[in-house]
Amino acid sequence: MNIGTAARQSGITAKTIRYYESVGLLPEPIRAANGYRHYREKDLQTLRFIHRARKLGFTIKDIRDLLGLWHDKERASADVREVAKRHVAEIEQRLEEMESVRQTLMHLIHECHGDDRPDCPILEDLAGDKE
Amino acid sequence: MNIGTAARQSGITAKTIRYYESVGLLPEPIRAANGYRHYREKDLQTLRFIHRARKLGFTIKDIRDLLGLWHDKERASADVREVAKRHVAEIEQRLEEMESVRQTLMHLIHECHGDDRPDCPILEDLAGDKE
DNA sequence: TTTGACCTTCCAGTTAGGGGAAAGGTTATA
DNA sequence: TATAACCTTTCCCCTAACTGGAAGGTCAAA
Repeated sequence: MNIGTAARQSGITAKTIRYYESVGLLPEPIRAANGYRHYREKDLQTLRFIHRARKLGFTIKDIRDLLGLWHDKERASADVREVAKRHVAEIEQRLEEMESVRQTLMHLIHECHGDDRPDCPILEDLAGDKE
Repeated sequence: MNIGTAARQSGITAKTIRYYESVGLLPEPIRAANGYRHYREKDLQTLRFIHRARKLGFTIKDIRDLLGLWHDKERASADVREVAKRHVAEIEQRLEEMESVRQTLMHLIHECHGDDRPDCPILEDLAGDKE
């Protein structure tokens, strides 16, 4: 199977597959006589694994670890759990920060009458007029 | 006031101030005889404005617009409100996506016994064994 | 044979800066 | 006066995770 087919079957673009290979997330595939990359079913499984992990927001570095744990039959589920828990903790921190920003902005937007008069509490807040 | 002082007073590093200047967010400041950038109180106000806007997650491009509206005495508050509302909408979309990912991960982590046995539903889900 | 779809490599751009080099300016102290 | 300590300048490279595009080789069908 050529890279285009592997791309369609995995949901990752050909461009991105080459990128993953370049950063060492994927092993170098065997090549056909014409130089084309050749993929097998096993490679597709890896690509799908990566695709799912990316959709869950894991970084390339995390995925490198997860792939290692996946291929290691002696792996401990505790290790995987740690990677996932760390990731969730990061997500939760970002969620909190973003929620706080959202609150501030919602408040300012609510205060801003939003017509064609020039007064705008949003700008006033950014300018720090009150300090 | 030199760049280091301006940096301390505004909360933006000297490096970043130069960066903002390079991307046209800040005008080129006047220079002292020795070539050092020279900042005045007015510049500090702009720097503080930018600092606050960045903390609220506005992009450089957004801030460019906001600075323009801030300096335009004829500006309509509706324009500022639009920028803020668009930004909030983006934040809310990212919040939803991240919350959904968090739910999925929490579920998987909960299912994973997390001891030294190798079975791990997290990896099984990523591998897509059920499909 | 010629199109069109596919593949190859390489280079550059994206965000919002950070790190660090090499050089020069300023100030305090010995 | 010399030297240290600290400031500033420009310059280029690095980050994450790709995406876009250029220039060129390959293959199957009409």
